[in-house]
Amino acid sequence: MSRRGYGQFCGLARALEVVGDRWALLIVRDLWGGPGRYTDLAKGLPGIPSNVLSARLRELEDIGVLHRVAVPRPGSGVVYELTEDGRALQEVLLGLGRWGSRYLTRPGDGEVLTPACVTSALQALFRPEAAAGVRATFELALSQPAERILGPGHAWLDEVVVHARVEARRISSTAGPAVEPDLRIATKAERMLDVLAGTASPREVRLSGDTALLPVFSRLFRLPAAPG
Amino acid sequence: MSRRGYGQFCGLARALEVVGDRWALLIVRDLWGGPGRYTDLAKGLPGIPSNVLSARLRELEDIGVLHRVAVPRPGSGVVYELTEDGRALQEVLLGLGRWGSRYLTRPGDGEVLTPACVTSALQALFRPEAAAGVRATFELALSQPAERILGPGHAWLDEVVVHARVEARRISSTAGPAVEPDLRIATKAERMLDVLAGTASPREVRLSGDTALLPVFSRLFRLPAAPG
DNA sequence: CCGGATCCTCGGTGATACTG
DNA sequence: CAGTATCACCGAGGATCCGG
Repeated sequence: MSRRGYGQFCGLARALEVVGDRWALLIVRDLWGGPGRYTDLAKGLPGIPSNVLSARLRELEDIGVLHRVAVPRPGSGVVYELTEDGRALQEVLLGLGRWGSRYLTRPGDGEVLTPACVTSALQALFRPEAAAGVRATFELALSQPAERILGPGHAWLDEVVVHARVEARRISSTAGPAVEPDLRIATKAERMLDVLAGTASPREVRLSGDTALLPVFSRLFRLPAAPG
Repeated sequence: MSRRGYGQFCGLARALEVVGDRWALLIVRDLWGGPGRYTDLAKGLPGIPSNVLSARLRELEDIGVLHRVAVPRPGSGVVYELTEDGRALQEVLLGLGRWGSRYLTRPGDGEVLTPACVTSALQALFRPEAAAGVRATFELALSQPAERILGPGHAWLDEVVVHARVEARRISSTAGPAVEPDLRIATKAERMLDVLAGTASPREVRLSGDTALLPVFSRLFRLPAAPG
C-alpha cells in the first residue's frame, strides 16, 4: 500500500503494493460488470472520500489495471474500464470474496448491499457441479431498510435488483432486472444468505414465476462454514 | 483495513476488513511452512515495525486466522500457527501472488528475497499439466548481494536456500536445503525468474547433480505475460 | 449534474528505543 | 525472545467548493 513498498522481490508483495491500497480492490470489483463512470463508482462505494476515489483511479490507471475511455455521448463523457490485467484479477477476488463470506452473518450496523456485492457473491459462491441441467434466469430483489443510513449525503439504493443466468454449468450475473426471469425472488437484504443457503422462511420471501425453481436456485450455491 | 470497515455487506469487503491490513497477508504467507515464532516472522518480513507485527498478530488471532501455541521446550516458547480458516487463504494468496508476479522483473532497490517469497512463487507458478512423469527433488540457492541493504539493523539472508519436491503432478516447497536433491541450482537472486522461465544463461547458473533436469525444472513453471 | 480539487482532522503506520 | 512505549508523519476520512 501507499508509496511505500514491502522491500521484497515477491509476487504477492508486489500485488499488495499495486492493488493493496484501501478501496482499490472494491473498485476493481465494481468494474466487473463493464465500464463505469466516476459517479457510478462513488455510488457503489458508499463512504469513499472523493479524493481517495480520484487517487485510486489514477493509481490503478498508471499501473494498468484500468484505463479511462472517453465516451462520445451523452454526458460529459469519461468511463473507467478494466484492462486485461485488471480482469485477470477476477478469479482471485472471487476466491477472496468466497473466503470472506464465512464472516458474513447479517448486515451489520451501517452496512448496505450494493449491486456489485450481490453479483460478486452469486459468482463466488456458485457451484458448477450443482448446476448440471439447470437452465434458467433468476431475478433477485433485495430491499434495505431506510434506517440503515451511513450519514448525511450518502445515498444508497433502497432496493438492489440483480439477475443471474445459469446455463451450461456456468453463471453470469448482472446488475438490474432481467427481461423475462423464470423466477423472481424478493426479500429483505438481511435474508439474502438464507435464500442462498436454502434456509429462508417461505413467509419472508415473495416469489414470482416458476416457484418450484427456488430450491433449485438455493442448491446452486455453497456458503463456507462459519469460522471457529 | 483498520478498524474502519467498508460499510458493505459483502464477502470481499469483509475479507479486506479482516486481512486487508498492511502486512497481514504476508504474515499469513510466512506461516504456510508451519508454525513460526515472533522472531522468525520479523526476519521474514524485513522492515516491519515490531509494534505493527505485534498488532497484526493479535488482530489475526482475534479473528481466528492464526492462533498462538505455547511450545514446551526450548526457548521462551510461543509460536504462531495458522488455523484452518487461515490455511483456507492459501489458494487465494497463491492466485494473488501469481497475478502480481507479472509486475516482477528483477529485484528493485532495497528488495530482498526471503525463503517464503521463493517457496510461494514456486507453488504459485507451478503448472501441474507440465509435471506429468516428473518425480524429482530440486534445491534452489539464491545469493543476494551484500550491498542490498534495507537500513541499519535490518538483517537478511545473504543466501536463500529452498527445496521443492515434484511428484504426481504436485509440488511441495519448503525452506532450507534438501536432504538429497536430484538437482541443485545455484545462482544470483536476480536470476531467479530467468531460471523459472528457462532463459537463464548457463554461465550464470551453477548446477550440481543431474544437470539434464534443468530444462525439466524450468518447464514446470509458467510466468504470466508482462503487463501492457 | 458530472468529475473531480482543496482543506483540515484524525488515526494507522513507520521507526526507534526500551523492558520483562 | 517477545514484545511495549513513544513520537513524527502521512494517508484516509469527511466536508466543502469549483469548472465544464
